[in-house]
Amino acid sequence: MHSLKTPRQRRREANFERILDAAMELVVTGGFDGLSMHKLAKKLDYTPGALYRYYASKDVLIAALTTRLIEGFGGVLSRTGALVPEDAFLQQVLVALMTYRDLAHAAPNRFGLLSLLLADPRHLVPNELAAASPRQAMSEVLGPLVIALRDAQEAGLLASGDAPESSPGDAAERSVVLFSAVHGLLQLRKQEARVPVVSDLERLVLVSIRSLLLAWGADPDTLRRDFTAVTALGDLVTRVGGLP
Amino acid sequence: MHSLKTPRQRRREANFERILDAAMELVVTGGFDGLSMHKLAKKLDYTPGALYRYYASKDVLIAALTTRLIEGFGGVLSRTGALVPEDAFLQQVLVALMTYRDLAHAAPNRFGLLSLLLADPRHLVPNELAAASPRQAMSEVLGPLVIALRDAQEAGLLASGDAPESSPGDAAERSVVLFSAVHGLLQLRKQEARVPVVSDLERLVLVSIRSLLLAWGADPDTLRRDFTAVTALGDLVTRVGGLP
Amino acid sequence: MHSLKTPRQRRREANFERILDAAMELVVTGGFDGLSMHKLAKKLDYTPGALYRYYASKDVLIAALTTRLIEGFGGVLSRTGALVPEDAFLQQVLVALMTYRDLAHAAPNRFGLLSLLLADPRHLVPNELAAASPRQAMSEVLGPLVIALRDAQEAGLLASGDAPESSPGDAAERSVVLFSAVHGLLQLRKQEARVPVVSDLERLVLVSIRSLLLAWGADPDTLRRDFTAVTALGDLVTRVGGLP
Amino acid sequence: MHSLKTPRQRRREANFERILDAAMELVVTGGFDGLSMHKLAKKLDYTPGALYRYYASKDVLIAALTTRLIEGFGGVLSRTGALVPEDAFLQQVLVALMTYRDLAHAAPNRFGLLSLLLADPRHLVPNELAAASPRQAMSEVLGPLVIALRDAQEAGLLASGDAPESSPGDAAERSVVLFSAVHGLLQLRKQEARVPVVSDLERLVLVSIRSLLLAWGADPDTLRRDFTAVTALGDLVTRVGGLP
DNA sequence: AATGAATGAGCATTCATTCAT
DNA sequence: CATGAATGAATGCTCATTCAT
Repeated sequence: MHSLKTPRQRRREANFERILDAAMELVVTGGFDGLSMHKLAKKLDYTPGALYRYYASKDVLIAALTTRLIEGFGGVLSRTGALVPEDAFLQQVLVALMTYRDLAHAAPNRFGLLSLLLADPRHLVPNELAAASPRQAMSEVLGPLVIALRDAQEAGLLASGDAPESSPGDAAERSVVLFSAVHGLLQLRKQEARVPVVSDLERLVLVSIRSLLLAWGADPDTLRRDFTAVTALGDLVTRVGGLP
Repeated sequence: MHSLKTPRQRRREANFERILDAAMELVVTGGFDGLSMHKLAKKLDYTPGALYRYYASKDVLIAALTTRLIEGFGGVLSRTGALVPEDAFLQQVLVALMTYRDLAHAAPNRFGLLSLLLADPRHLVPNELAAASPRQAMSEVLGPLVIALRDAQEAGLLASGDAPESSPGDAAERSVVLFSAVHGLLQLRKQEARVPVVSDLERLVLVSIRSLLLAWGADPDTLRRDFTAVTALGDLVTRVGGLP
Repeated sequence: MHSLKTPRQRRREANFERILDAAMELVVTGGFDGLSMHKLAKKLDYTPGALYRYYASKDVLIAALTTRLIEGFGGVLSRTGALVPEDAFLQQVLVALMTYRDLAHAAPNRFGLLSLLLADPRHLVPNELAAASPRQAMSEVLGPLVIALRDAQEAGLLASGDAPESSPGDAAERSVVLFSAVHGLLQLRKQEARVPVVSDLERLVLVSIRSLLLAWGADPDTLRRDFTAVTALGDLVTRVGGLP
Repeated sequence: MHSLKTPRQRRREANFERILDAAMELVVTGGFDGLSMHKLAKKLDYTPGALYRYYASKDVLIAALTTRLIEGFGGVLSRTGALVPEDAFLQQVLVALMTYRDLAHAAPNRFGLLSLLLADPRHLVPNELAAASPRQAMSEVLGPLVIALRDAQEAGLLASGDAPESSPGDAAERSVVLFSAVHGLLQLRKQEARVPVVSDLERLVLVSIRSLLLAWGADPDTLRRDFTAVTALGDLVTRVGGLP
């Protein structure tokens, strides 16, 4: 019985990645319209036709691109989660949210892609794949936050949201509220230079998170301590080695 | 002395609008890349060249498109503001935020365009106009909310944010936090059908707003009463006659 | 019996000229491709259609343009001819040739047009008018030179060219030789900056003329004196008031 | 070890030429505005896009066109130079000039292109290439003439031009004068049918050359003999196998 | 596994021209 | 006399994709 992957297969898989790398670069530098099969081929010293051995169409390639993007973000989230004690539940919540912030900083274009993916997947993946990607994105990206919130609630660090019409019934909903608040703010980053009112986005993210957690019953002193602990870690994405 | 506008001029102006309408439809259905002068012309039973009698370039057309969009939203905001007493400051805050929600409902595509405009204006208006539009958008759309927040603070209905690192220093910043929270949530609307976790976006918007205002020192009872008053008005956009 | 031209007619004729003026300006600034009916109309605060009341087509307009151009040159030639005594035949020859040189200097674009007209009238006047214009051009522009040469020959200032295969049989041919030599040189003017060998075009024109006239039997001393007399006049075109 | 050029490469190169041929034809028949990528494609039974695999832009194509043209002329000049003894310097001068004449005869359109290239390179090569092409043209086309003139001067067959203000200081300037005289005349060829005065252009070219060389001190008898020798060769371009 | 040639449709834009008003 | 609306064809160029080799 020989190796599971022949050298040929390994080479092939490496090419899949190489192509994705180059495609990502194109998107990052030239915006989304900057990604064309011709330019991609030229960048790879390929012929346009050759790409079609790997990805049956541009749509398929883009789908792979977004999948990889989301998995990259998911990977970072799971690694930053390990930076604070597993049982420091509020810190886990904060770490997840700060990771979003730092990702938006470290890889604005890829973060923008995530926005686009969430906001209007049609642009990216026109056909039936459109459904799968964002769902995967949401669960991959929100998953750690949901778990941390649930743990925090069960440990009594947050109120349980017993008044159904005025508070999120469960951790999943709270995770959406938190993520949306952060994400909504981070989307304004590009305006920062232009719109003076958006003076200090980083701080507003902190304000937003703190306000929501306080409103949900977090103890002010504990929260302050946890914030200090997490912000002391600095840029979380850098700390775990950055994005692949 | 005859009418100020000749029939010709009226027809011409109507055409300006007709073109904008069709362009909006194209953007809405086909994403932003779906807007091409050729397709637009065909949709209008025109020749491509004919469009250039109305808009000197695609850029100019897109600028007109976004201007119109923003002005439409601004107009609705000022009309919904008149639905509650001028001196009911917290209600004014709530009305502005609910108007965003209802606009996202009533005109999801145009709301999506606003997202895009805020997120990445390059796509829309490549040249020097790019700077003007989003700034205008922000001030037109956030203006009423900023005023209401300031009034509420000065009336003592909200804390003044004295702890600088934990709360927004002024109404402008708070308006950004609130708007972003709502906007971040509303952007997920399209996922609603697909992503089960986003079960009840409308409610999450309310939760988000309530949580933030409570965290900023709003009196729970007053707030509840004001919420009741505003939600009793139903769909605000419909109530003021909808979008033009 | 009333005036031969009604005010209407006068206005109309003035417009013919206004249009030609503007067209000439366009050609002069933007090269030949810079002349379009739309741009011309805009320059004149007209609508494109309005131009067609005056010139039935772009071709007709261009024909009028070249006619006017040639007449302008012809006018200048007849005025510069008056700067030296009518019976100083060699000076008359020199004046005609220097006038070409100065026209190329004063109105390089219009001179270039003349080149184009002589070289390839198809560009300018596609249809049956093509034949008429260059013929007119030649006789209008060469006429004075032919006459001066004939007078000089008859006065014995130049040899009569008795050896038919080695010298021009008549003044007409010699005029073509002289004009072509000057014109061929002046066409290189635009290269002057780029092609170092074409260092001093003005001087080469003088060399060319002097050499030919000497070869045709002009007395060196007389010729030198006449050259001095004519060059002492300075820029001939300016001297007679420039081009209209 | 197989052939240096695969069949594919050969086919590709042939296509490069085919395209240039067709382009030349278009320019020749329709003037310079007659050359459009669409028309060119149609003529070649291609799609417009296909052309861009060979020439990256219209400018590049035109540059190739002019380069080829100039090189063709240069090649002919070097071959006709070999028709007379290397040390018969005046004959070398005459051969170069007669070659111009015969080229204008054999390939009037390509010669016209050269005119255009010298007169106004903007039309042909808009960008930075504009500088290179005409310079190359001048040196490639004038080079042999300059050399022959210098040799003739050094051998005492022509005066050295000691009177600076009345004669060309060096061979380079004399070559420009001679070439311009011939070129200016040949440009009138198209008028020959229409303008009766231009009766016998071929003869005028000879007259022009002879007059200038005589004025520059050539011995009449030697010159006559050399003329006879060169004209006895007949059409020089045909003799060396014509243009490629 | 990859190349190289080509397609066909599309892009934004400009043009000369027509014609009802 | 002139406008203003529109046509229809053309411009240079890019694209995703196919397919024989």
